[in-house]
Amino acid sequence: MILEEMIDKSSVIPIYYQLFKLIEEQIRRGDLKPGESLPTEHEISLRFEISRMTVRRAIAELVSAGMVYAQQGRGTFVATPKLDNIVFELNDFNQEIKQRGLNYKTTLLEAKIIRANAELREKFQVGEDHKRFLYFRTVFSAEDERLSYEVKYTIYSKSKPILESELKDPSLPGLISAHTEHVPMSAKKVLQVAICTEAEAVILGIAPNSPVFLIEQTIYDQDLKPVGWSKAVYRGDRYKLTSYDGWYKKD
Amino acid sequence: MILEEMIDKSSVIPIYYQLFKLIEEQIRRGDLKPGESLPTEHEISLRFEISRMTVRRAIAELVSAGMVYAQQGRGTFVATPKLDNIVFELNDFNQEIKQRGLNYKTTLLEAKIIRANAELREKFQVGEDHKRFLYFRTVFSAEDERLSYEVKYTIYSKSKPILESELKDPSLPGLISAHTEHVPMSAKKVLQVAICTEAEAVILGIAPNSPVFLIEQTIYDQDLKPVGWSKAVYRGDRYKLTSYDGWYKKD
DNA sequence: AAGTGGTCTAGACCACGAT
DNA sequence: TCGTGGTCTAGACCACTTA
Repeated sequence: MILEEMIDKSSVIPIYYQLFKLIEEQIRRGDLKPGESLPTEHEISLRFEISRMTVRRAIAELVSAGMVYAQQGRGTFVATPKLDNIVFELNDFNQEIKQRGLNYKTTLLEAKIIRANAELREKFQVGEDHKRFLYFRTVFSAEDERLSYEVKYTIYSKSKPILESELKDPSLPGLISAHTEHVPMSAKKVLQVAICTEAEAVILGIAPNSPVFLIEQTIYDQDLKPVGWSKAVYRGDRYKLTSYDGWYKKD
Repeated sequence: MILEEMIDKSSVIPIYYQLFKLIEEQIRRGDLKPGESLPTEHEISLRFEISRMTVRRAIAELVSAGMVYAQQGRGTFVATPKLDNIVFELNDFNQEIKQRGLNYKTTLLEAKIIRANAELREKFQVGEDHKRFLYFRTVFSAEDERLSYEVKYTIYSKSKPILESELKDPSLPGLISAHTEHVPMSAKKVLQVAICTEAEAVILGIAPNSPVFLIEQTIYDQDLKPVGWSKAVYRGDRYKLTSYDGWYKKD
């Protein structure tokens, strides 16, 4: 019999959450197999003597977890785990290092105002009248080992010319917030593999022609106007991306 | 005045969705700025003459979109876009190619039963008594250009020895489902950069020492027991990963 | 026509934060 | 103490699928 366990209505744990966990366990254990249907919402509400809205809340959690799918007029069914997605989730390439408690720092190699050129005008979608950009070069290192090198550009705002400020937030969105009036709203990143240039090899202290990650980033404001652009090189022997798919436990 | 627009209660579009879109627009336009508070749920329900539960449904959508956050006893506030996440989402490395309508195919180079060795026993966490594994080598190509090369292993089940079957689903989870009794439930993938080997360069038809993506994948069953393992090489000059962060429009 | 999930209501009580 | 969001109820009507 499906759903034999009980629910404690007087518990501080919400009923919908208890029910969610209960069904989740049945699916994980294989008592409910992919393609099989759950009891109807009405049946579940009678079975546990709870409101149908509470049942729906629990099922909504299962749906958003990708474990079941609902079809109007037909029923609710256990989904098949999708394992062919490649969703590389790394809450910041460097966050892992920070979490390990290692010593790390971002070093500012250079910061200056530069003249616009055709490439920058094209990337920032500005006309001939736009003359200047801010230019930064930074290196990120941990335990005195250089790990990545990044070149960043932002559009230049006269009103906030505080170029010599501390690099409290050396990220591209941080630089934009600190040095321009623009508000970063969205970002696009493209990751590729490459062979590092000679200059990059020297800066990072790696062998010439080493493989590296190359991440180009564009930051947009609320009107989808580009307000920042950067190109970063990450040591291929120190970085990797990990992806977990399917119904792994995350308790 | 915030939330001047109207809601059409007789529309086929759900009220909660209309309200969600309405608030979302106000945030995107900057009428509601990060850190500012939304009207209380009670106020919104009075303002539009709708139930508080319907208001909560709309706000729940905003929360899951990461645009607002709620604090019990305090209120609901507009969030600050988080742009320093790196979430490379590519629903299958090859899906893009398929969607473009190009000709593509997966070619089976080799499929055989092999003896266990120490490395395989270690990867699959099995003892000395486990003697055999299935072994596959495949190449993925589009428009007659070879794009990736993959070596796959699964544990061997006597009951399903259909080795000569068609490769309808050449993915690792697909091979496991077709040739073993195990049910793929979760997957772990690790992406790294590397320089291709000579053999890989020949197979993919690229220059020696080219940079490539290297993806190692492990598939687990419901007991988190490894049931499949693969190592794939993707041409660095043909693949890239893209990530979109923040409050970009997706209408 | 019957049964399913999708939406919505008008209340209720609670835990929590601010005052 | 008061106002906030969090949970829950017992209904209602609807759109959709299936028989």
